[in-house]
Amino acid sequence: MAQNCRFAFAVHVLSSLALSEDGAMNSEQLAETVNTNPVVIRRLLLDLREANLLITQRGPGGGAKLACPSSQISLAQIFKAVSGEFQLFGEHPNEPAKGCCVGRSIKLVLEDVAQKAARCVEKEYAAISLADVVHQLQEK
Amino acid sequence: MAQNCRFAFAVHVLSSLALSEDGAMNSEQLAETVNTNPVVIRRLLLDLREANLLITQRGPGGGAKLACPSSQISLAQIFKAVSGEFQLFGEHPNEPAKGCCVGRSIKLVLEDVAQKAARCVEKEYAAISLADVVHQLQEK
DNA sequence: GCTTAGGTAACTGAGTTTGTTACAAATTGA
DNA sequence: TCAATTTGTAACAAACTCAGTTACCTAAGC
Repeated sequence: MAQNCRFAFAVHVLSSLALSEDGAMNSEQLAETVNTNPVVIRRLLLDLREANLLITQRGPGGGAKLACPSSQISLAQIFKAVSGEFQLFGEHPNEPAKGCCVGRSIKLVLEDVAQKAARCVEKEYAAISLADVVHQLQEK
Repeated sequence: MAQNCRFAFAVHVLSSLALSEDGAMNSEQLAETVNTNPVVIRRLLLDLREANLLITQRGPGGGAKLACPSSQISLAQIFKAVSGEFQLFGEHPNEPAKGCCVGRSIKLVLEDVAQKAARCVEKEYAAISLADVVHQLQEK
């Protein structure tokens, strides 16, 4: 799995956009709230735009804003947009010994096991919307 | 989460032990079937022993063998033994801006979200035993 | 055409991970 | 007691990932 923080940053960015006054913020403002570099934010925005979660605008007064209401964006969509597929553990990197029956099939079985975890998490995250997150943020 | 392959190696090693004739194999034999270095295997064995999943024995004729029947070892136990807690994505590494309401609480909310995924995967993996894996290996 | 802001390439430094060598410690059996 | 075997462990190397950074190009608005 990804142990990078792109998902965390993405949720932060999208929440900020959802809560901003006119719905738009530029990469410098977003970088400030996340406490990172504007380029890191822009790289993230590209992936989120690719997934049709937000719209970017160049030039003066530009920036990013949500492409749809926060209730229509799920954490599963956000995760996939910035981290690719759900992946809980790293693959078996080596070619296991063909001789024994374990080496012959272990990769297939592990793939199966990985898919079970992925489906389970995806289902869980598909049920949580950005609006839910924003709501929790306002409560705390 | 862990994008390392320790879990994959661990399942491979434990399956090999479960299927071996007298139930015991040394680190060199295990390294051969996994196609890696004996020291990598030994480091893994230490964690698995720590979790009471297997027993190691030094000296001539030594090696490792399962501490209990494969039906009593779950993938959840194996995962925790070698990869620590279930963790799907990396934490927010920076201290977010305190000024805005997002920065103030985003970490708490994300922690909540991460726990939901962790519990969900743990439940899934607790239901799969090493015996199930071995059975699948023999079928394929 | 000047200014602003996103798009993008290239590089750095830190951290992680597997693999490797080397050796100490324990165990067995002669 | 001694020699052989095997785990335990430290130390290091090479590859990889990742966030951060600088610099510059491109597009849009005034």
